[in-house]
Amino acid sequence: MELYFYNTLTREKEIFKPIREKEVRIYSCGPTVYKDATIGNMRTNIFQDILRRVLKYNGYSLKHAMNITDVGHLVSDGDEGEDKMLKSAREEKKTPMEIAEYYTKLFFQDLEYLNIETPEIICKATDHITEMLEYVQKLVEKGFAYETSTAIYFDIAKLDKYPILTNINVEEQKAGARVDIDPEKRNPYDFALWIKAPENHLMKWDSPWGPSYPGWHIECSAMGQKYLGEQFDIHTGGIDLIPTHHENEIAQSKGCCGKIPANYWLHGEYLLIDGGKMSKSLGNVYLIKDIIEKGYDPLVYRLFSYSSHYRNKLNYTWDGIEATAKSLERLRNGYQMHLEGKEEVDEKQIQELEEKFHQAINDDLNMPLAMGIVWEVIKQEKKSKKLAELLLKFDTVLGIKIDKIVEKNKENIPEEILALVEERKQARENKDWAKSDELRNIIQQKGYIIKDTKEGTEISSI
RNA sequence: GGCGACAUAGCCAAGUGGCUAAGGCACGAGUCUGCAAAACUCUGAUCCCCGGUUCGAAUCCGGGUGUCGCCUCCA
Repeated sequence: MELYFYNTLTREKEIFKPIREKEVRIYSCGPTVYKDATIGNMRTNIFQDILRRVLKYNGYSLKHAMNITDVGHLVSDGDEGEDKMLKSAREEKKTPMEIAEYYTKLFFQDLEYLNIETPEIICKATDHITEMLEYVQKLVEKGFAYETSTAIYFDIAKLDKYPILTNINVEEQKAGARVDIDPEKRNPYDFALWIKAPENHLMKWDSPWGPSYPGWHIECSAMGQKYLGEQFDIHTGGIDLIPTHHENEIAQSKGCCGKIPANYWLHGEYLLIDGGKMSKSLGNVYLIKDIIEKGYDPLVYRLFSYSSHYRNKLNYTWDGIEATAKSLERLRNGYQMHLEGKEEVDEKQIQELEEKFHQAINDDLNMPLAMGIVWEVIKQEKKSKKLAELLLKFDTVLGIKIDKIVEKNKENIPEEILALVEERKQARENKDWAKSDELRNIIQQKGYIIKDTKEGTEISSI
């Protein structure tokens, strides 16, 4: 079946054709490990994971590299301000290394919570200083870079076209309000490849230009080339990376080897919070941890992200999470019902459902549409093990652990409550409904909810 | 100022020229249950406005209105 992706490079939905027949090479811009990853960051990671899983569903093997930025990302995405790592280190009174380790660990913790597969290759910027330095030297030799008193800059005027991902005219923008900090730059859009370190800079390495450190964009170019070659299949990231980071990566790659590094560029849209942007000043920056602390399975967030297409904005609300939590419960419940089902289902029908699902995910990862098919399977009147198997197959893409059995009554219920529950049980056996209801009220006031099911009484905290 | 996205039922959202406009959540009705909860079944929209193209438009074109994002911290 044909697989389609929307390519930012061409602004069109295209049929996907990998360079190698069976193996797809992907580079994803990973986290800058200087602070907690937000649910917004995680939306992008989920999108990238869906991409992986859909490619696998289509029979491809993967070589997926993701970087960990632990140096060079300045407070501004441009060339101004302090290094993010150093700023965090100063604020938290730790070394940059400690900061990086701490937040890297948290990042992978979040990936695990969200059932996101770890890419085949994880590469840290600070482990690849040599490769980056070589890359910069090559750009200097080829005349695409020049030195100033503070840095080595990429000279965009040497390119046939810049930018290529955005429709802006650099010449016109020049006249705009942008105040340039470095008057030695030939063009305001020239960006730093390598930065000369000030006297007391914590992270610096020897180079032909003295103690210095890499710019933000060079790491992805250097590591991508090292692990995936000069040209690979797919490059992914958040939509905000388009105008600066990815544009500059392309510039570097064109300068270094005359090629755009990837054939397909896929970008995930933003997550909005209550209809607006997420920002610290509004106090609406949420982490996966926050969702868990409110008592939700983190996979609720994963499922929530399927409510909108990855190229559309998704509006995060706690109501939305609550609604999705119910959906997840029903999906898992529906799966169990099929698993226990004994009815026969037409093989042809199963094939049709599978095909519809496959078509949806192959249409530029249309997860909202795919979920519609999942529900169609769940709601089949005939309950069959074969449909359960089909759902499990779908879950290799969904990753919501549809076969997970949520155990009730697992939490520790205080003795006091258990005694009340026992007392109510007696009352119910005596058909003393008034007393039974009264006890239920008391238990609820003490913070526990009672549900009578076929298997007995369930107790859970509110 | 420049660039871009979006506008479909109470809420989220798919659909990009043609059968009855997917699906989820909520609401309502019902089945079940001592009741309640859960579960299950059923129920809802002439697609922001105006004009145009067409036998036919939510879907294409033009204009308007509105919301939002980026260019300045951010996936």
